[in-house]
Amino acid sequence: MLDERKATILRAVVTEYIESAQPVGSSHVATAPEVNVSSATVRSAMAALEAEGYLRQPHTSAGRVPTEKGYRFFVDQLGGPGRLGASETQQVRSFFARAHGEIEQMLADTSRLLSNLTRYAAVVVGPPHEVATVKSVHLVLLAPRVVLAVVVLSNGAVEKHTVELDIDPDELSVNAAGARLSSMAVGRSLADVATIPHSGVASGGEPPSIVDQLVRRTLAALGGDHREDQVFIGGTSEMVSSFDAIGTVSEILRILEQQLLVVDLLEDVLGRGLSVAIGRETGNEALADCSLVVAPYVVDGETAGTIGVLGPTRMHYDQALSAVAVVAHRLGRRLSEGRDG
Amino acid sequence: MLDERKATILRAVVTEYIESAQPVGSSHVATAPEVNVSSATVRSAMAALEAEGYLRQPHTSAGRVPTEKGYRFFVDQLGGPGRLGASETQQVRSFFARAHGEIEQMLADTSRLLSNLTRYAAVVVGPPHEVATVKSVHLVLLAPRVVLAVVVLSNGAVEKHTVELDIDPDELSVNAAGARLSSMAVGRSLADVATIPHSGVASGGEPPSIVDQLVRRTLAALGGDHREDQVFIGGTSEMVSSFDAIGTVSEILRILEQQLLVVDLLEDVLGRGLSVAIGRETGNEALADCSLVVAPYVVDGETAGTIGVLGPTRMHYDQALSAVAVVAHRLGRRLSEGRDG
DNA sequence: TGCTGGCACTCGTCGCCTGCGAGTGCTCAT
DNA sequence: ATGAGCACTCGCAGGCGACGAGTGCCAGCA
Repeated sequence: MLDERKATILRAVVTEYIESAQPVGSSHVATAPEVNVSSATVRSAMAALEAEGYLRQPHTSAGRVPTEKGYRFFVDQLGGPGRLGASETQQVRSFFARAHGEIEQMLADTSRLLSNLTRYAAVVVGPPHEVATVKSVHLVLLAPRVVLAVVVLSNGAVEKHTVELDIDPDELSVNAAGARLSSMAVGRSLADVATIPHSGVASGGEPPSIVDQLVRRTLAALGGDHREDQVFIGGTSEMVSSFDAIGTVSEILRILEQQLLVVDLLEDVLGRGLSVAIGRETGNEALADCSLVVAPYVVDGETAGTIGVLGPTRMHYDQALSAVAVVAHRLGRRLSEGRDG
Repeated sequence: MLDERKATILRAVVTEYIESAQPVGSSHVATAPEVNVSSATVRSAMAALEAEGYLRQPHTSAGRVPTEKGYRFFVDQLGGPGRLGASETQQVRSFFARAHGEIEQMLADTSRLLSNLTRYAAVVVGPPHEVATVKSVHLVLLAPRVVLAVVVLSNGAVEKHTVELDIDPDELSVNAAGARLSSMAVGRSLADVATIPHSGVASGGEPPSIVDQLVRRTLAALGGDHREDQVFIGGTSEMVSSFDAIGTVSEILRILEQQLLVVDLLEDVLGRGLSVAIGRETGNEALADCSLVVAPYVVDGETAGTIGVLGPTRMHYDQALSAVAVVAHRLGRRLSEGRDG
């Protein structure tokens, strides 16, 4: 496709543009150490690259700027993620050494770490609750006719669902229903539990007792969506500085505020087998000026969640790739059962 | 302090500047219906207002712009919050009619509502856990040496704390410790529970048993901070459009990312008896171009939390004040025991 | 054949100037 | 005290020219 010289020149243009945010001219490229030809040669190569869609000129007599195709080539030929700098490695290491406590807190802190490392916005999607196994179920009578179902999962997450009833149960019924639910659910995954038919739980042909109703309603509540609040976004203030139009920033923030959309975005990119989505490749018109670097993390051999970094298309791809890769790796290790992360 | 004419003129300047974001000139003010004097008279009044610190001129031959003192006067003479528009009232009403489910979800949605109403960033601080009473305590053995303490509070909130141990407890000890903690904590407030001395819980002079250790460590964990994750911020993308410098936006976002700081900010403003903090009155240099409208909400007769709106100093104060007041009122009612909100 | 130096050309940016107009302060008549 | 009039200030938009960065093309050279 591209001969070695053109590739080198394209690389140089992209690198320089990422640094300077200014259109880069042929003479500037010619001074780069890895380019050993004159500016005239560079010019003709750049003209060819423009014809092939890798570069474009904001206007005549300006330098060239990479297109999405240009960035795509640059990222592809980058190969795997590079190594992280020493101080960054240290930062990650000490973070995971210090990390402790609740899983949500830790994921939130991870998003902060990732944004500190990259200076872009970071997204951390927590493990879906469906796959975790239930450790215990408790029912608590909160108010007349209102019961709170608290489910503790094996990964330390806690789900709760309010269950509203037609009748006012007594303590004993609540405890009995809790015990029954425990025996039904403990050890199984939430997804499994959700498949238990709500109607078939009556103990016999008798009219449904208070306990039956409690059990049924709780199961229905557990079957609801488990995706809420599983996204942690950090470092938006960092990313903002990469743009110059307020309108762009506002649109990007609007996207990030829709957490479900963000989850879908990451999973869609990952589903297409990409680890980097550039501009419109993200699948979202509002992110035309952004790139997204994503990676899954693996807990106990299973893909548990996704982390990612959102920055401008002129992003430091190598740094972002390494940071995301390293953090995903360490996070997965830290969340795996053997707490040796 | 200010005679009626000057007050009217100041009002007109502030109102107009809030609308247009442009320095406003004497002739423009003179055309306002509530001002019945010539532009020359307006000029002399404006000169006086500038001398007294209510207005300032960006440069000679430009119109006047309100100072913080000017906004302050404007807000003070506004009296109480006005009435909300019909469509906004409807929006609030239908929101609280629809609202249901977990308290966190509801507070998050409330912050979204408030930002939709005002087009500024909205902050909702949840009720502190310390004052809620404990409904139940459960201990769950998560992994060897790791126990999760789950506390259900009367307002439907659930706290969890991981407790790490030196030894590996068996099921029975965990249950026994859970029972003991329940009998100690249920019905009391979390603040109360935190005051129980950790050392004095041993049942006798014997060496501390596994159960003792569990109880002690759990109590210690419960005594930790309860402030995490109790802040919900929405609508940052809306607010961004009010500013024109990326740097300003970035600084404001940086503030909003520090959730504890935001809580302190709101409570500090409220503590000074204000419902509006203008520019530096917020106590934060980075918010010099912002104003903060806050209100507490009352649940069951007790001040439970705070909500607020953050926008530019040239904010639509009357709308923001009414929106915050109405939402605070409805939110408090909705969270009060009798679920008739 | 392919690279390079040279050259003419384009065109955006910057500095300068100028005219305009918005807005002011002051004064004087009412 | 008020308002009409007037001189003055000064930011801003528009026009102009110099500058220079960058380009494309061509001819000559390895």
